[in-house]
Amino acid sequence: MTTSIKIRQTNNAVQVSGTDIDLCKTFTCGQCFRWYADGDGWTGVVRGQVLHAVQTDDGFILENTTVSQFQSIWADYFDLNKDYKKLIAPQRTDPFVERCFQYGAGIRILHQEPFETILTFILSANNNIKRISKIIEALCREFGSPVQYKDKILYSFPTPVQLAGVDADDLQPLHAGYRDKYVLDAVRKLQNPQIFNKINSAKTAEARNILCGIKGIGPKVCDCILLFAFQRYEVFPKDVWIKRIIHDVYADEFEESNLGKYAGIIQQYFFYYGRADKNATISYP
DNA sequence: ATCCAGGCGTTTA
DNA sequence: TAAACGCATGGA
Repeated sequence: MTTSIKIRQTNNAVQVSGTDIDLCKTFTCGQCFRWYADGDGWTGVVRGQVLHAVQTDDGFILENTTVSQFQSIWADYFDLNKDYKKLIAPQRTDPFVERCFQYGAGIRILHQEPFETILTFILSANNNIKRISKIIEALCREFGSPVQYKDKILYSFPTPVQLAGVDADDLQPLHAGYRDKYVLDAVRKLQNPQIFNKINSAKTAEARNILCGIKGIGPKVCDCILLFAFQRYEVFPKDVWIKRIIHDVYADEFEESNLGKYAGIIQQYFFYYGRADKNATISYP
């Protein structure tokens, strides 16, 4: 995938070819919560900018952007310069890994914004994906900035400054429940942008210490943040679905240390596969 | 009605 | 250090 990507400008859009990305899987696999099926494709707001993405046979069209912007931002956002098949090749000798890899072919780990990812995954704890999306949408509508695209008005994810003054009463309309106080603690501790630089330059263990100093961030939420916003592909977040797989498929004998530097990518294939049929009993091939 | 969701903080043993 | 428990909310 790495070398064969081609991009070209068409009006207010960029046509990308030579990538195996599957937009539907990528946007619905539980890593992000603000991309919506919309007409012929998907609409999202990223970095305060509305994007509309349409799947094609050998890639996708990204509307409302330019080639230079694509090269500087979106190629990295969609993680197009990695060959996942190659990166997890040693682990694909495991039949279950291979099965999940085949099933989730086309998933890419999005490189998301730190502040948004931190708040999002604080809100995700002991919650379900549909309701997480709902809460985040309310958060953006209440505190973000309106951005127009064609005939629609959408809302950017609020910045730390936009949330600086909020209190528990302000958050009540989100119906986030007991997570309100965690969000408030995170907002307060993330006012100084230096903390993002510190996490970025820290080793993963130290980055964990910093993030877990925020209320509402424990081991699992922390690992999602590290994987989805800080490009720590070696972490392997263990939520209820992953634990279920470790139990049902591997009989609780699972060597996480064998997953390699890109364990997080494998984790995402597992998650997508495990969640696909929520009532299915998963068994080892 | 009871259980569950991309778990965590606090208390108890 | 480990296990138990409560927690807001809404859909199944």
